[in-house]
Amino acid sequence: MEKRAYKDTVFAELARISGALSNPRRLEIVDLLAQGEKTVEKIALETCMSVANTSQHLQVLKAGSLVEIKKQGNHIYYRLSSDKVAEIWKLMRDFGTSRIAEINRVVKDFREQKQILESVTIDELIDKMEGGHVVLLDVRPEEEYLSGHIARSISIPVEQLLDRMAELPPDKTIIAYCRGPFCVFADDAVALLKEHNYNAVRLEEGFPDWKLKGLPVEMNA
Amino acid sequence: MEKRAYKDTVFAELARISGALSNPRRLEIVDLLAQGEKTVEKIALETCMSVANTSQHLQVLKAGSLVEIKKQGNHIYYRLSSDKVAEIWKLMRDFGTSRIAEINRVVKDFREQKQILESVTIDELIDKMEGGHVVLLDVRPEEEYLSGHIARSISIPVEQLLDRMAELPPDKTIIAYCRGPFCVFADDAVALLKEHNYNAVRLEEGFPDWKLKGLPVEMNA
DNA sequence: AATCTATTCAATAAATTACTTGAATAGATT
DNA sequence: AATCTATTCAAGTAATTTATTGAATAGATT
Repeated sequence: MEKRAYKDTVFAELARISGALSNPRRLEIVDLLAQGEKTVEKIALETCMSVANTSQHLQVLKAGSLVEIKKQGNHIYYRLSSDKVAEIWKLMRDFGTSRIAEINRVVKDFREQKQILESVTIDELIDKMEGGHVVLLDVRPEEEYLSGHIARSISIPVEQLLDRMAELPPDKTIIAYCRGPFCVFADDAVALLKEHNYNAVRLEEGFPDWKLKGLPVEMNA
Repeated sequence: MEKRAYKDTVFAELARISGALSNPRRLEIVDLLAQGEKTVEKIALETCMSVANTSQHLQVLKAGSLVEIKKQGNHIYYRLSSDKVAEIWKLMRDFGTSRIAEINRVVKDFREQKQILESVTIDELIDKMEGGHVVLLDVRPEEEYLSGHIARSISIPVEQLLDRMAELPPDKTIIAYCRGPFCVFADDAVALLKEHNYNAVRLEEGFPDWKLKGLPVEMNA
């Protein structure tokens, strides 16, 4: 094989990976699967896509080796094929957040409309946790908490928060976290908590970011 | 703005980044620009593309904020907009190398045909360098060496190597490096050196990988 | 001012991609 | 064995992407 054909082959293969990530819907799927494995139907539901369309996108991700499957009972569970995928996604996400002004603008506007004016980063949080005056609240759906969560966090999915708010200590700062910077669960939770006079702040990043940093987590399987 | 529209906007913006990387030719351009800035014509030449086509690909990369330009004299120089881009590319490249068997197969076949049966990684090299019995040889084009190279490496572009081989000490191991794992300059150099009874090995990674690791480099502007 | 040069733009054709709809399949469950 | 269910496949359409060619532009250089 000569040089040009060699390079063409190698770069074409690599483009299968980036090609798999080149679509907004598939990025959203990757972001979602970073929380843990999910069935096709669940993914379709979360991303507001038809099941057939979701399935096709998943095939593309699988062809690019970004996801793999596990058959269980009547379902097929899709999951990221390695932490490297979450890492690539995070790097791209952070690059976009720092370089594409439009992304920051949209995020800022969206949060302002919910009166969410501040957030705390993981690095800032670690300092605050020393004092012991914060509670880490996981507001993702329960199955995601069960699949893996920040060590010593407690789980109240955002849609149950109103009913279960009494479980939270009123004298501590509540740090609500969810899937990541573009997930709105924590925004909604913080807005609700504030309405009820809690001192609440959202964590800027999500569980996958915490895990990628090698910080303490509790995982199930 | 409601939740779905918000997510659609954010992920669409982010897909501009991965979309820019989703094409084999553009990946090759990124790999090339990781060596340093280059004019459109140079990029076209190196990637065997027409200038017009190269220009269009560069527009896509620019729209995704992956590259930026500098006008100088009659030329426009393109460069990566940040080290983050090289980092994303490296992560994707490593993921592909570890996950896509076809890539490894093609690389292995190509090198075998040149009798290149071994290579040394950066981590392995660092151990070897302790003894002082190795020479680091940069076989990329001179302008890339000038733009930035591994500290204490010497420059002999591969196409001059036959003429200038006397500059190399015959009693030391020559570690030849180039642009990265898919670059063939180091393979060609090692093959040539071995023919002339040098003890030569290629570095698996390239200059950008060395630089990303924070290892000592000498940069020009 | 005229010319030259590097780069971009515009128009086109061919190929690929995304989504929809409805049917097919393969594995459980009854 | 028949049925049910989750997922994939297939066909079709509209939209997007890629590469080619040749013209346009903007900035140097003469």
